[in-house]
Amino acid sequence: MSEEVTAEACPLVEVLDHVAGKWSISILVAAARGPVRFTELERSIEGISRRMLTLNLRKLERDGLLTRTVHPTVPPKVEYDLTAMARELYSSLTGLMEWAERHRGAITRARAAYDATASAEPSGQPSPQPVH
Amino acid sequence: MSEEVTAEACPLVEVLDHVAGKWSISILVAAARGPVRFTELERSIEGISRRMLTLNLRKLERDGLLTRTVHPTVPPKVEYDLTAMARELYSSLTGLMEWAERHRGAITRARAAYDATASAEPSGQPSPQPVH
DNA sequence: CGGTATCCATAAGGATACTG
DNA sequence: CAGTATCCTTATGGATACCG
Repeated sequence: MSEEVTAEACPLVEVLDHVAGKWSISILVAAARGPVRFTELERSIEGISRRMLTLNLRKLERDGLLTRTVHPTVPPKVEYDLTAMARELYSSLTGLMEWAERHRGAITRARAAYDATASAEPSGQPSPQPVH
Repeated sequence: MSEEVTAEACPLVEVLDHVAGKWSISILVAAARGPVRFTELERSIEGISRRMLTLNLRKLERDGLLTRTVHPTVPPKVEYDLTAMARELYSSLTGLMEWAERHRGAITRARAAYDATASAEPSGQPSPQPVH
């Protein structure tokens, strides 16, 4: 019975592996507006480095979530777009977004409460600095 | 217009941050069967180290996704369970699981195709060893 | 323009001995 | 039983120079 737990979680773990990492989702969202060029992505995803953008684009392309079209012009023009599969994924993610929005406040409060009791227990007074 | 992309992805990135990492989902799945003890979790999640289990349990508890109940007996007995919020999350994840199952084959094929062309391009013959 | 290559810092994760 | 502490290895990510 025990191993079934792992088995049950497996497809989920799989999908999250494709989509995990700091940037994949942002890239998917950014690329969802139709064909987008490399530099557009670089600009629209705040804080991403060129290296990470490239790495994640390749990963998503490899998983069949993104198409990469090279126009052999000079200067080169490369366009990325979501595949049908990725668009489906994107709409599944909507449920998650709704969950996040519904519970965002609750999570923040839960953390505050947790940090408060955690830092209050060891000493007499609760230490003012948040754990992290 | 560009910054809106980040804003749009943000709640999603947030939720995935809570749930990201190699183990969180497996823990959530394992803990979903009602109150579960530490050692049960350790056994049912194959490959997890004690350290990682503890770290992830604390993180999930802090986010308000898991309750931790200590029975002050000897030997100690600690039980973990999902909160209502986490159960909701869990059902939202169902959509993702379905997506993963529908497209699992397609993803595998996409990868194989990608790896094939990628290793075929540089040399004349496609190298037999898969990239990774 | 659209990347690669390189170097470096930090974080995540594993193994496992020890403890109340 | 349910952890914590410690040590170590690997993976992730950032900055940026360089190239076709």
